[in-house]
Amino acid sequence: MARPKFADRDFLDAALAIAAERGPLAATVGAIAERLGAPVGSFYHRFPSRDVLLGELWLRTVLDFQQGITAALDAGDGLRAALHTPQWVRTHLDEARLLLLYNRDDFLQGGWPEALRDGVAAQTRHMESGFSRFAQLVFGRAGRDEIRRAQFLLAELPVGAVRQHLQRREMPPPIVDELI
Amino acid sequence: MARPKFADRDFLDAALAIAAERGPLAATVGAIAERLGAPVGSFYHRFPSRDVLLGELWLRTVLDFQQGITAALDAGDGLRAALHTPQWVRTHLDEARLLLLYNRDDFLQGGWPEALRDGVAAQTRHMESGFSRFAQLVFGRAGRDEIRRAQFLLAELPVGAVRQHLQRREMPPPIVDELI
DNA sequence: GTCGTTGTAGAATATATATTCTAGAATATA
DNA sequence: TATATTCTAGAATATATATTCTACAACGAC
Repeated sequence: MARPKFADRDFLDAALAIAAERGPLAATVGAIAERLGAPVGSFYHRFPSRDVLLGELWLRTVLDFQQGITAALDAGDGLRAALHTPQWVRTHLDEARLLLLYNRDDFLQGGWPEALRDGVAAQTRHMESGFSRFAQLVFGRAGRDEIRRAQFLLAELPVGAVRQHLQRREMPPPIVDELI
Repeated sequence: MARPKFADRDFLDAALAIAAERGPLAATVGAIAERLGAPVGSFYHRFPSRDVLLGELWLRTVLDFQQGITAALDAGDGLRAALHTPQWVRTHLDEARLLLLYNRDDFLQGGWPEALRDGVAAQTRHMESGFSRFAQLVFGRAGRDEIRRAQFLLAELPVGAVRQHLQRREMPPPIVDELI
């Protein structure tokens, strides 16, 4: 086989950098290839479509992000789970912009590629079971309202606190942790 | 003059409906005109560009939204200000999707049209002074941290609580108010 | 009624972008 | 070394979309 100059990962990284800088819309196939100094042919040699690339990028990112949260939940530490968001954001500014500033469904031109559907669904389920465990732990039961409450405390609230800083491309200041 | 069949407002409304349904990206000039049964020529007779239309739509929407919040703040009622978000969302689902699910800067292809810059800046300032007043009222002073705290309570937290429902195109349930 | 103005109407144009296609180079394996 | 395979390379193609242009219709002022 010919000597590979570009790996899948290179394209994903280039797309991430562009998306973080100028939004996912700017992550066109041309822009990604150019940033890498690669021809577009090489892009399509690795990814069947732009949507698949963006989808994989999103999945890879969300998995990394949520790993910390579920780890804290497994340890029964709700506060650490909630504070994971600002901390992860600080060390992953680009990824955080992608994940928290844009909607999953809206930077894909088409729908989700078939191949990634399962991964997304599994991811969603995983997170939900985490909330459920937390609700059981803190509220003593895991009915619909308790789960909703857990989700609010562990996910929505921290993300809300962090969003404006991401929009300004700044690192969330310490007060954010305090707010949470 | 010729009999006008379409008003500025018709185009704005059509764009809103499409953006709420399929995202701002789908609000193309062609789609807007088609939905209205208008020729694209009529569109450009009224708006110098698509960006201006979307910008005006955003401004009109944000002004309507924030009016309720600032009114409550003027009355010194912080809780009402915070609860305004879910309430407004319930009566303005389409507008809320546009406003709370997308970033100001990212559905405009270019930057903000010159003509709207001032409006946006004024809007931002207005909101900030509201937070400042609230901080003074509740925390006794309006330093940087207090203002940040006010912003968190009055804006970020309610929006966070409401977002997932908007993504699913559902009305926020009563528990959201309770969470807030 | 004629004329100028304001709109409608939609074809024409320009551009951006995803995707496909063709050619050729490098490498592993036989 | 011959050959199939895996890539690079970038031109060609198709399509979507914003914007401009030209033609015409309705209405008010004169």
